[in-house]
Amino acid sequence: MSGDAGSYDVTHYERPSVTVDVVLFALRDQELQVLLVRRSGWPYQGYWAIPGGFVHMEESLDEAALRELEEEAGVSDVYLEQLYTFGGPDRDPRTRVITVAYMAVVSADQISLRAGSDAAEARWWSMSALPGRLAFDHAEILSYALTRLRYKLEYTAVGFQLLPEEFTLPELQTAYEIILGEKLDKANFRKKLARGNVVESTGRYRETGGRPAELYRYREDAVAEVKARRLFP
Amino acid sequence: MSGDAGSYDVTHYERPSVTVDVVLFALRDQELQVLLVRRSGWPYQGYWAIPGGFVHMEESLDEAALRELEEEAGVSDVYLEQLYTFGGPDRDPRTRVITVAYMAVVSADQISLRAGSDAAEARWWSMSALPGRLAFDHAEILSYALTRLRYKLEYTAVGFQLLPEEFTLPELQTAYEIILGEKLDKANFRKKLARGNVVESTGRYRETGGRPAELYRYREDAVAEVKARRLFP
DNA sequence: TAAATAGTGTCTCTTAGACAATATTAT
DNA sequence: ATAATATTGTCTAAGAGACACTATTTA
Repeated sequence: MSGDAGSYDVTHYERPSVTVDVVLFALRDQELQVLLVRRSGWPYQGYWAIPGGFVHMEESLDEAALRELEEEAGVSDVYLEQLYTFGGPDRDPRTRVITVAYMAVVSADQISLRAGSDAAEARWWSMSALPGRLAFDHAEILSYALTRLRYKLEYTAVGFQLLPEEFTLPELQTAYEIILGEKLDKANFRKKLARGNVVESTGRYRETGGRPAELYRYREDAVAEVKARRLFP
Repeated sequence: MSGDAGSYDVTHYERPSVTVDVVLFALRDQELQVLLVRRSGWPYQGYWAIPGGFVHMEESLDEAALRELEEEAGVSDVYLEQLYTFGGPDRDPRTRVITVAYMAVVSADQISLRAGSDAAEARWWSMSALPGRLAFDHAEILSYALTRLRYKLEYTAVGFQLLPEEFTLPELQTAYEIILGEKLDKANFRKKLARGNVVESTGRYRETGGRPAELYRYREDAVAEVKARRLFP
């Protein structure tokens, strides 16, 4: 017992397995997409699942999640956040498996398409056209992740992670609209950004067919605040 | 691998231990207090710790947390919420221990003072006068729990859990002030409550020395929304 | 000039916060 | 009446949302 009287020999108890599962989001083809892998063996053979794997004995949970991202999706340097731990006794028919769910967010240009050294089949799915049934309780995890992403979008800078380093404000707004699933008002969107003081102009412009759009980057110290509460006050 | 190709025999891997640790908050003596237990053995012998224990193989994480609460504090029927999972490889010198941290909130009248059938010494500590050093990474967990409690207070009905079933609005306001550590404006506090539509009058009054205060209870369907976002819109 | 896209101004309504006023009890 | 406490009203400033306007480019 971690916080208990402590007269136990911790090696005596039967132990569950612990995994991390990582919901990886990206904006692709003007959609919010998620990376899933196809299971080749029992249970849920042929079903699509959130990528994940065992936590090794010498690594932290965050390290395990980053390692899985690297192995299965070939991505590094991502925004990563622990979501929730799912541990129902029957969620995996093989044995007791407790999984720590993570959410990761990348921009499309960070994705290296070698889909992972594991031979497992992996592909991106649009959040609006997912497979009918996912393996294990992964539909629940995915739903939880989407809720969290939308929520975070409102008061942190996580949205910037979905775009390349430089972006125009219309691009950023479109990204927000895709994730939130609703249209936003240009003027109000910009007012909010200005108040939060999270982006700065690069001085360059992108040609668009009409009036060129100014290119922005997010401010360095705003990045540090990504995890802080109420970035937009 | 929970979501992986699945050709692994999950019994082959060395497994960490999994515990739940439960931060139990209550309002006592006009203070926010937390229940801690004193460790009797190595490691951190004599140090105070957040109550917790192993997750059994046949119970869910929530069930494990509720069982610990019952065993170590004699409380049941509490507000319980999973916080975060701490899993650094060296957080326990005995072996790899991953702990799922929970927060629980009770009203003082729910506490049965038989402090737990475990012989371990347990007592309440004021959050403003904690022991200098806690066992393991429990100071971090406690700090995380306090942050979450304050945050939740602003947009859910978790505050009601700290009071008996019937309460006056000045009592409720005082509870909020104690937890947030700041004075609130009477009128604005009541406006917020009214907008949220979370309390209803019982028609009875409590004598106070001045004008009697009306007794309220929280509305049943508001209880169901405790976990929903933005109870106060 | 027209079309397309980017960017700004402004009005209204809601809300948060500060503060003042009124109400009801006991002594 | 006075003290103590509860409860309500109001003013102001800030913010959210809706909508219209202006600006700069290409064809």
